[in-house]
Amino acid sequence: MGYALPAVSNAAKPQTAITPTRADNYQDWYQEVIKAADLAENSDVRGCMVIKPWGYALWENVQRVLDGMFKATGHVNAYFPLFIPVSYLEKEAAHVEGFAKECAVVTHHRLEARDGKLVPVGELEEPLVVRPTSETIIGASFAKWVQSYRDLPLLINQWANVVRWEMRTRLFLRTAEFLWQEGHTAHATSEEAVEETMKMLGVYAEFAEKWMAMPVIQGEKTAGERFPGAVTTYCIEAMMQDRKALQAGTSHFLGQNFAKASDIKFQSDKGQVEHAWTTSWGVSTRLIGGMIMTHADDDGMVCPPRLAPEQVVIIPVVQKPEDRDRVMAYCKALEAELEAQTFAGTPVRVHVDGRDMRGGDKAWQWIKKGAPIRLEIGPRDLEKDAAFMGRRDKGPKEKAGIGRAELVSTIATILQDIQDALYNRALAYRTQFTRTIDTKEEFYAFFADPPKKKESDPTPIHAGFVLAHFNGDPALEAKIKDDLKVTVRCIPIDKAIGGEPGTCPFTGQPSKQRVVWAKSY
RNA sequence: CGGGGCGUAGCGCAGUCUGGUAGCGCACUUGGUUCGGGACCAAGGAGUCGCAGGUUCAAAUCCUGUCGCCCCGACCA
Repeated sequence: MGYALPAVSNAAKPQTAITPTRADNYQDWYQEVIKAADLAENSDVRGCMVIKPWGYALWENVQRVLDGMFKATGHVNAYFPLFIPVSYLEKEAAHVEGFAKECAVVTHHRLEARDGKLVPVGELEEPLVVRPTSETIIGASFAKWVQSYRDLPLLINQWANVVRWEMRTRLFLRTAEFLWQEGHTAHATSEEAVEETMKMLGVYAEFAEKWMAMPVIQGEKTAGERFPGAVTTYCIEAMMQDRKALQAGTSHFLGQNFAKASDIKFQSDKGQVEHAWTTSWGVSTRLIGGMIMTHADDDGMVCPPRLAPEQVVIIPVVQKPEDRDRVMAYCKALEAELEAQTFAGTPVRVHVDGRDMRGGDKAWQWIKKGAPIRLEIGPRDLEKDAAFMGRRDKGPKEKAGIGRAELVSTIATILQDIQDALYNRALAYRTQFTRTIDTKEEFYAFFADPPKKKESDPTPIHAGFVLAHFNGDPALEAKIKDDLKVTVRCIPIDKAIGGEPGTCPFTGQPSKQRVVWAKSY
């Protein structure tokens, strides 16, 4: 990796592994972190990304932990088709409206060579849509599976890829194809379905905070932001380092809308035939984008220890060839000792980087990849039975010696300490840029962008979150979106955030509680 | 799809206005010197200048078209 300085260099500025920095150009910084950390790259297919091993390993850890949480709450996995008959999608009016514009459609089933080119032939009688989400195709199965109240609740999850033909894409945050999980459940009563919706929202919030070290606000979406076809949509919202909000997960109470569309009916214990009540909920590879924008810094990625593909990287420092074998042997032995330790329910993930390269280069590669702990071990450490440790939550030069015995016995504590430090830093950041505002003037002033000199200048860092009262009028929300590109991210569930009833600063009308306003991804 | 920016060696870029036959930094290879660490010296390999046409004795450079990427907007997990 090169460290060529930009054309306009600033001598006072410390050298960083990533250029531009977050402050210089946030969007470019984001792309550069992904590249420098080897997380993903753009593919030749427009809008689609290649997730590289380091990025995919993060996703695998997300999957493993979430899957465990889903199982623990009584869900089971299944798999449904990638292709959805167009007629299925047509069944729910709002759903059609929401997704029709971004569907990839399969119309043919064969290719023929003509003039050296392959052309599609064999037109399908009914076109198939590549799933943008699976409510309708899963609903068709549910309709067959459910006859009696004894068949309920039905608690299903699937891990899958989906396609949404987006106009504009960004690695991890919005790609034409992405990986996700979608939970789909059916219940006998509205209450039970609502309870499920909230339970899974809670699972997402817990995962985000405990595992990703990403503080989130749980809340309900306004009508304008609701999932197409849902009765209510709940979400977790996180603040990124450009202070924009990222919707990191959603949980929908679908009422009987999809049950009616897909004919999911059951006979109740009183002998009545009723439509079931359904929910759906999902998180996607967007979470990786959230992790990057929450924790990464001007030296690259910072992986939260609990999800890091490698939690400890051991870098043997060998100056003389004759030292090589014993240093490597020591590193291997330490690796085995550390791997015998447990952190967050799994053996500590340790990697010995024995590549024949300069130690400094190796160290910087792992800094850019965001490995939580680096251990640099040379002949002198062997004599002291110790290692030189660098923590990714601290500066690259802040390294300190630590005895082997202490290191091994406290490794889990250290990893958790880094995990906590990342969470606390992110929470402090969110707190610092969250304001409670009670007048329209202050609200508009807060969100006003400084003027750009040129069209091509980078977008300035945004203002942050505002907690303000709101009368709930969709037209008012639309007006504010128009004026400032600011929307209601959610109506927070937590009373400590939502506060007491008050007055809407835009209309003077009564407001039940404060809502979270921000610019968003 | 509209506005702006940009495609030149693996990466980052200069050269384009004012056509003259391609360069810099990092990375890579080799040799040497260093050695608790994003080293130094020397030599070297690597580019049909996004693609396709056109103008010209001559095109990275001018003209036309086209593809792709990034930013801003509309739309969205």
